[in-house]
Amino acid sequence: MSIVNEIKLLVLKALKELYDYEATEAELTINSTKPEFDGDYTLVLFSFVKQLKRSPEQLGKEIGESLVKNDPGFFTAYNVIKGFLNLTVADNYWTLFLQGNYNNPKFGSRVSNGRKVMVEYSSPNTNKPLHLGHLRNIFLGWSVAQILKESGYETIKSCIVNDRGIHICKSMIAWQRFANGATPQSTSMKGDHFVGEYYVKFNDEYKKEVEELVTGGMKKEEAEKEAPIMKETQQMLLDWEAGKPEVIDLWKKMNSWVYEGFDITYKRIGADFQKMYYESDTYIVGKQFVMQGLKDGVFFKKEDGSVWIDLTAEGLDEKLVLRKDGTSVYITQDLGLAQQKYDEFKYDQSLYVIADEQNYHMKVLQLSLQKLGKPYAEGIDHLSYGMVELPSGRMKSREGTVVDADDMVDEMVNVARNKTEELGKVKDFTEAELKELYDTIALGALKFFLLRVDPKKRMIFNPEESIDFHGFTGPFVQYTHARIKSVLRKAQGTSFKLQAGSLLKLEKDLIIQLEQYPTIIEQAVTEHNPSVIAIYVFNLAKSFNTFYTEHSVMNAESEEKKQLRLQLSEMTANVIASGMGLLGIRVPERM
RNA sequence: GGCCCCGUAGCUCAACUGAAUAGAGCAUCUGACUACGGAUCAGAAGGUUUCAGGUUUGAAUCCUGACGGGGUCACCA
Repeated sequence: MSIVNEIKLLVLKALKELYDYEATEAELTINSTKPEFDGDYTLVLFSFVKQLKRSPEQLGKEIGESLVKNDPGFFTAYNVIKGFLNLTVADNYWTLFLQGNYNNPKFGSRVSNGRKVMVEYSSPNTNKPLHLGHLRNIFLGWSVAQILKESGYETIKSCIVNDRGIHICKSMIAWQRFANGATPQSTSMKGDHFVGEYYVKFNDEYKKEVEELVTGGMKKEEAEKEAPIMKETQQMLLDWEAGKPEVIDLWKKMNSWVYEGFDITYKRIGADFQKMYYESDTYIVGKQFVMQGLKDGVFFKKEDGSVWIDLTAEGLDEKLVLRKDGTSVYITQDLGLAQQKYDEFKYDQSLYVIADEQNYHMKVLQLSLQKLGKPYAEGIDHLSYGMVELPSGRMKSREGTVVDADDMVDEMVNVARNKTEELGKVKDFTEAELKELYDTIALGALKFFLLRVDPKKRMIFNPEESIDFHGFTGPFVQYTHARIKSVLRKAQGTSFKLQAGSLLKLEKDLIIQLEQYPTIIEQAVTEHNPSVIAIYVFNLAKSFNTFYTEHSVMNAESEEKKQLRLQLSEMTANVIASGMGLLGIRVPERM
């Protein structure tokens, strides 16, 4: 149990004894005491003033008095300022806490709770490489899954690959027209980048053809439909649906190139999945699903043959779920996929990591499933995150302003290498060790940068200013870890058994922060929000650095202090490593 | 236009979900390596929380309105 909860229970007891007042935990507000006041934790008194008909000062005095008297081993002092009761917790409590947890690398993690949650993330299209927006999605999804896992959930990471549709045919057509049989191998390009180039070529050609038609006197909207390359593409989509062998072969070939490319990127950035779904499969399941819904009378058919769901009663519109020609739309496959996921995994909760531009779509999906009476609809939860934008606005692939994921990682690795060489602290590392270190630092910087912001908010990335290694960053936290490890290496062989009597302010501040780690993880779980962990870990590292410059560990004033500070150092290193681990970030022993 | 989200230091972000004098990082300025790792630390400066009302002992936070930005309302995915 966290200390805040312990304090709450003691306060409840005191309220009962003093005033015969039965309060609930929710009524109590316990905050960390502001640094300018004495105390560790603060009870806000205003909410009781009315019920108990006493002034805040009087309440504070009576409750404070009672708490210190009843539990002198727990609270050692109190003071009341305005409506705030500041409580000081015994040093002994904190040192015991430290003693009991300092060498537990699993501090903060929980045992299984028997609940199963699916996390769907990444979900790329197979016509172009991953970009910075995908990285936010991937890091978020992976991290949230990891946080849930460490908190006792069974997690299944899944990915839906958008491998069919008109956009895929576009790069296929462009390849047929312009490639002359070129392959990733023949051009020594990464497969996803190779295919992405043909997607760009398609758009260039399409634009050219539309312009030509417009110059020839055609209206723009008409030209957009009539451009020969677009007509060809639409025909290809029909051929694909009909299963025409040449088209299917080309489709398989080009997708396999893309997958090879994705695999390299996923591996490099540490993304993994237990289950892959492909839209080319799920769209069929989706159609069957819709037919069933039609039979059950939840969906209805219009005269032209298209199938709809009526969500007007729920405050939304009528929504198309199947085209008049019987082909599926976006929502069709998502309906089928939800069913498929549940059939296979019987999840309690199904989390979709998808950008907030699809909020409406996800609402429709959940409502539709509820209307169909699917019990698993309640477990569906949209982890809606804001888009990554450039200072100039949204990234536009057509305008070539997307920040490519692989380029981004490469660039960060370069910065990491330059900085490391400049500092020259790891000259004895082997090539392999150096390479690993650069990856650790580069990905640490990138992941931290994308995860430190509240997922719900959109964020701005300025490519001109490369990601910093100072201040509120991954490398700052990694550096703190490496520095602690350096001290601990010097202390190897000493036992950390002794207890220290009293605590200095900076020592106590650190322990208090360490004690909060499990509470922070809980918050991250309920909010599906890794940023609270990033912020916490940064603050912890900062507190350690402050402590470290002020007080010597190895040359402490006494043997007791040395032992205490070694424990403090070890636990800080453990919690940093653990917290960063929840973000998918490794921490080096040296850097 | 309907619905949804957002507006906090020059910039990028916090604020424990309504509490004390709104906090960090970057950038700017000043200091600290003969002390366990300077990718560090200490300090300065920087704010009418877009604006106007309201609720409350207390509002960046809740309500109403205005202004500004974004998203979405496709037989695209």
